[in-house]
Amino acid sequence: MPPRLKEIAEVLDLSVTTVSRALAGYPDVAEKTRQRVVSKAQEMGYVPNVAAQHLQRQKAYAIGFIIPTFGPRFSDPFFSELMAGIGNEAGRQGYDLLISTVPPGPKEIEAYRLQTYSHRVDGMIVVRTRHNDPRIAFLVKNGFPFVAFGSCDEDLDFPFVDVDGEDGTRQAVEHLVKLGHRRIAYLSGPKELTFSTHRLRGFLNTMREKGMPVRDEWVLEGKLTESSGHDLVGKLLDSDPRPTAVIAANDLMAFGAMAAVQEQGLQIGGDVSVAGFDDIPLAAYSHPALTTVHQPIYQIATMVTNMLIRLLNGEPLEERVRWIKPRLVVRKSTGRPVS
Amino acid sequence: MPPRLKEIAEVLDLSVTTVSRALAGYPDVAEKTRQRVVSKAQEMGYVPNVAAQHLQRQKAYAIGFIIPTFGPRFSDPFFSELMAGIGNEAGRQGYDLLISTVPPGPKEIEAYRLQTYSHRVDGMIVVRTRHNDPRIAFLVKNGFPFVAFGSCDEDLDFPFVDVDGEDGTRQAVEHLVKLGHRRIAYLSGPKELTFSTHRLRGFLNTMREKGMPVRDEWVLEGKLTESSGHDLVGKLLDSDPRPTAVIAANDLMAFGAMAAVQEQGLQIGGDVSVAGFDDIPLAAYSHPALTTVHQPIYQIATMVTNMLIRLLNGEPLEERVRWIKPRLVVRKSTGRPVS
DNA sequence: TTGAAAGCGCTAACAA
DNA sequence: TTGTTAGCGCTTTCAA
Repeated sequence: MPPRLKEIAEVLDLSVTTVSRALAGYPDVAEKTRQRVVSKAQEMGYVPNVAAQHLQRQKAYAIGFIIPTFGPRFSDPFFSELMAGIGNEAGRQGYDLLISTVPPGPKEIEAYRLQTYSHRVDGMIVVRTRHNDPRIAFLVKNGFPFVAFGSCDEDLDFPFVDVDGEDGTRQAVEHLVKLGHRRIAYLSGPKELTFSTHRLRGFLNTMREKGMPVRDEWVLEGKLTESSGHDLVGKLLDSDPRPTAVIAANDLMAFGAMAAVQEQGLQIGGDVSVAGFDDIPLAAYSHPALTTVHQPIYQIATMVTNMLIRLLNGEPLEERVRWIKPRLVVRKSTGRPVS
Repeated sequence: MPPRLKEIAEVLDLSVTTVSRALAGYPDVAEKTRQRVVSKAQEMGYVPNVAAQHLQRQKAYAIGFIIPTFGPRFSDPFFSELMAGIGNEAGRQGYDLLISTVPPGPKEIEAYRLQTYSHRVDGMIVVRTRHNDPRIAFLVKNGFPFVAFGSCDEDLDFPFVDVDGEDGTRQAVEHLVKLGHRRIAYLSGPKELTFSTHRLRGFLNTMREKGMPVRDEWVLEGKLTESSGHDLVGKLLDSDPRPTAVIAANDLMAFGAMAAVQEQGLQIGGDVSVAGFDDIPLAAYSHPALTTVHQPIYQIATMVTNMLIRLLNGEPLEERVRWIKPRLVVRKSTGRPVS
């Protein structure tokens, strides 16, 4: 297999120290020696043993990302895009990405403890922040470097990037109200997620400001999956009068909602308008194409990763907290109410 | 931060060796000592430094997974499910999962070389195998442990799990033929992917056997994305007579195809039937719900990971090669041809 | 400009 | 049953 420093040193009749320093580009190595070393290392296909480097430097050059999965049939385009962003940016900057999949619950903090205490990773990325988030409490308490995608309503000081979900949902409500809707239902995500609260607040506040009635039975809590959107809306349609529009807290639930509406032979955008949140690529290709609030997931992932790496490199953060303004993308799933 | 072995040893007035052995459960430690050590370690929150373990044991307890991404807007439910399966199974067995995202091309092998030669991971998982796959050639040549999701037509001996794509596509064709379709188009994936060839072969062979005409202009190569399915089918619909059915090599392209059909005011399942391959969760919630060939991605991911870990543990593999039979799931996107 | 030596935290052969 | 010692492969003082 690949050579170790020792072998390169032997071949060149140098000490391991010199080879190491030459490769690291230290200035106290004769230029000629440096060249000999570098080219020989290249020739022999040298790749450093990271475990040894890691042990010596006390730094793993790796970041951890624990995905809060739920069922086994976990399939959310949101996460694949997030991961691509994190992975690409981390890789570009020479960091590895360590992924674990652990459902929220008691084993979650244990996973964080293992990743951090074992020195497996130098920093972590936390997504889908929750109220009184135990992960954030843990990391803050231990002074472990991390950056979150998602804010926290509690008074904790930590770096994060978040999308203004209240504003995004406000745009959706205003759009529907302008189209003439008055009976608007809302499909929230799990209440414990911070973004669910924000988006819900955007809905409630805007409805109130516009003088729209909010019926409690029309504000439902789902699981952010297609099936939960589907089932919730299936029931919703039985009410009389039924809502003329449904806003879902994410696109997956919006798709489920559309399916439920269509199953009843109703027209999306006519009988019932549907709007989502995320703007995953599929939103442009559903039938009808989904009106939804766009958030730049890939860029956010890149940004979060970048902030974390700056932190790890001991560089200062220009902004510890960044709020992204989302924007509504109007497509075909919303229109004037028929009735 | 967390204690090291040395500190535990000092506190208990034992040697580091004894503490290490007690924690590892070696039998040559007095039961009483073992208990003292274990409970003190627990109490002090001991977590081993993996870099040190790794260096000593010459084993990383990590597996590598390099995702062949394409654009930045990478968002494929197929991969998130795959990753969940790999991640969960690896985690269950005490292995870390190291993810990189590298597009196919010259930098890809370099990424493999770094992961393997640096001893970052003990084994790798390869997905979306290609013809003359350089990744497989590299790993085989170096004798590096890996398991692939996807076979290889070349004569290379390596462990893999694959889905019988020829059979899956055959089922789709037979289903359409039975419904009365004769003018069937096919949207292939990139030709360099092994599974594309298999699925295409299933299409061509079955069409021939059934005595169906195959028009070359109706066999198109796409990129496995919604947009490519959309654009390809957009053009296809101009031909006269136009196809009454389209089979896509994956669900994402099938969604794009449906969107293109619907944009022209045509009826899916009536004017044009559409079938996919994968059966991602969204397939059940598209409008209309997508007829598609189901492959158990999560289980396959689990299986592949399991095989790899057996390999890494030096255990024998019952079967080095496993072929999974897919099955067609008939939903609403296919029906009798109208014209 | 180079090399010898120590040490990162752990495991394992060997001795006591 | 426990401790001493060496060493995994690398980086980094310190001395030459």
